[in-house]
Amino acid sequence: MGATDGDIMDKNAMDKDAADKNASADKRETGTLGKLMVLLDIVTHADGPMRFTDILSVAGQPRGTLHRQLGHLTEEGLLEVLADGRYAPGLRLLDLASRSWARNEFRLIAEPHLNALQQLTGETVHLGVLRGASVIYLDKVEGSQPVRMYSQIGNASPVYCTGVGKAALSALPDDQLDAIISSVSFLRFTENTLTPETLRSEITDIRRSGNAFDREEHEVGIRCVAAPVCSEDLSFVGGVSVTGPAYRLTLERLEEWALPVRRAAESIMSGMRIGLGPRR
Amino acid sequence: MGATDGDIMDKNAMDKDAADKNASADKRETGTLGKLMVLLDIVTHADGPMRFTDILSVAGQPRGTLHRQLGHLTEEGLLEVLADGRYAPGLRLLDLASRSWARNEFRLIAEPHLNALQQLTGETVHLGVLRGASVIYLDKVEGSQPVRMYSQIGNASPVYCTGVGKAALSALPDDQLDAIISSVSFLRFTENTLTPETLRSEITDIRRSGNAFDREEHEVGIRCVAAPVCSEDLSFVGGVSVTGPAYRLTLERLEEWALPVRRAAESIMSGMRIGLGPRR
DNA sequence: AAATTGAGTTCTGAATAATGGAACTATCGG
DNA sequence: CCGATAGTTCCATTATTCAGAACTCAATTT
Repeated sequence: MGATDGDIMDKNAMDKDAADKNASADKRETGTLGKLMVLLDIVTHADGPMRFTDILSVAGQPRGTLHRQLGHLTEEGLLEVLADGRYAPGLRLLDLASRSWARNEFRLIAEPHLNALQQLTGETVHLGVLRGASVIYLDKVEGSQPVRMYSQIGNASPVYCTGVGKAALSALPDDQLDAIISSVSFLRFTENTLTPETLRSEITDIRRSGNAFDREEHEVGIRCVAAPVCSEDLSFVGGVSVTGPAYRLTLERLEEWALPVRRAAESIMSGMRIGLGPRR
Repeated sequence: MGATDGDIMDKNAMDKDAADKNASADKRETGTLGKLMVLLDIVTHADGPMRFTDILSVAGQPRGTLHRQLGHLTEEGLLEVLADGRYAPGLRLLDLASRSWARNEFRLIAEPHLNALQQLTGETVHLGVLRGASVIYLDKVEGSQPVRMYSQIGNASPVYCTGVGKAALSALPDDQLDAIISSVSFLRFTENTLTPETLRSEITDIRRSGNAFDREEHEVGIRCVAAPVCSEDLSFVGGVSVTGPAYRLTLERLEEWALPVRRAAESIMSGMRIGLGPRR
C-alpha cells in the first residue's frame, strides 16, 4: 500500500462567506510543483529505471502531459534518460543534496559530538531527525571499514522501530505524538517490533530514563541505544544513537552506553542553544 | 539532447570582472519548474540560510510571486524555514538523493572495482562523471579514518583541474571537447592550474597514454592519477582516480599507479557492457 | 511484404495556475 | 508615537499547463 499522496481535490473555492483559518489539514497546495514532485517520487522510489509507459500507468496523467512533465524534469537534471529511453533519478539531486547536507546547521553542530561518541564506543553512531512520521538520518560515523557512504544518510525509516525514532517521539508533546502514532501503520519487521500500545509504554519509559533502545525491533541482530536531541522550540526533533551487532552490543553493553549517549545528546543540545538561540 | 547547458557556474567569483554572463543561451524551456529550480539553486549555493529579503534581492521576482514560490518549495520539503524565518535547503533533498545514489547503475557496476583499487593503493578512490562542463563525484572510497561522508559525493568540480575531469574530456570527440573548453572560464586555483591551451595538449597526452594526472592543479598538496571510463555510446563519460597528499603521491608513485588505475577503468567499462549493453 | 500493435512524440483550443502590483500587517528602533 | 524594514495577502490579468487526439517510428504478426 503506497502511502502516496492523499488528496488533490480542491476545486472551486467558493469563497462567498468568510474564511476559516486553514488550521492544519494536509492539503497539498503546491500546484504544478506538487505534480512534478509526485513524478520524481515515483521514479526515485522505483526499483529501477522506468519506461515512459511504466510511469504513465501509475502517474494518472494523460500521455501528452506526462511527456512534457518528464521533459522538464529531465531538462533540469532531476531525472535522466538512459540510453534505452528509460527514466532514472538525475545527478542534479546529488549536487543539491550534498550542498544541503554540508551546510546543515544541526549536523554541523552535532558533528564533533558524534565523532567523540564513535571514538568512545567504537560502534556506528547516527544522528537522525524526525520528519513527519519517519526518521531521516542526517549523519553517520562509522569505525574503520572502507565505508559505504550514503549508505544510510538521507534514508527515511519508520519511527516506531528505530532507537532514534523512539527517542525523537519521546520529545514531542502528547498531541503530536498521538497524531503520529495514529497516522502510522505498524509493520512487523521482526519478532520484537513494537505495536502502538507497546510503543506508548516505551515512550513513557524513555521520558523517564532519557534513553531509547532498539532490541532487534527493526532488524534481527541489530541493537541500538539512543537519546533524544531537540531544540527548545521543537524546530528540530531527533536523536543520536549508537548501533551495532547484537553479539557486541549485549544488553549490559547497551546499559553501559546509555549514559554516554545521553551526554552526547545533551552536548549537542547545548550547542544548538548557542548556535541557534540568539538572534542572527 | 543538444546543448545541455544546465551547469551552474563555478565557485569563487574571483576579481576578474568576467562580465560576460555565461552563455546567454539561457533557453531554459522548463517553465514554472525552471524558475523554482533557480530559487532552489540560490538557496543551496548560499553560504548559509537566507532571509526572504536576501533571496528577493537576487531572485529578480516580485515579492508576492517569490513568496508563493518559496511557500511551494517549502511545502514540498525542498526548502525549510528555520525558526527565525530564514530559508535553508530541505531534508527532502537528502531522501531523494540517497535513493538516486543507491540505485545508480553506473555506480553499482563500478563499486567493486573502486574498492579493489582502494585496497591496492591505500589512497582515496573517486568515481566521477561528466555533466555539462563539470565533474560530479558519484562515489568515493576512503581508507581508514572515521569518514566524512558526502564529503565529496555529489559535488561538482571544474573539469579542467581534476584528474577525473581531464580523463573524461579525453574520451569525448573533438567537437564536444571544443564546446566544453570554450564554454568554461578558467579560474586559476594554484600555480599549476591549466589554461585552455595546456589543457588541450594534455588531452592529447591522455589519449595516447590512457592516464590523466592532477599535479596540484586544483589544490596545493593534492595529486591524483586518473583514467577515463565511458560507455560505448557515451551516455556515460567519466573517470576513476586515486587521490592523495603530495608527500605520499610522489611523481614516481603516480606513475606506478597509472596502470592499476587504467586496469580498474577497463574493468568498469567491461562491466558496463555486460550490465547495460543487452536489451533490458 | 503489408498490416498491426506498441511506444513515444507533437499539436491545439480550452482550462488552470502563475504573475505582479499594491495594499495590508508585524516587528523593530528610536 | 513615528517611520522603517520585513513579510503576507489579495485579485484582475496573462502566460502555462492541460487533455485528447493525431502522428511517427519501429518491432511483430499475418
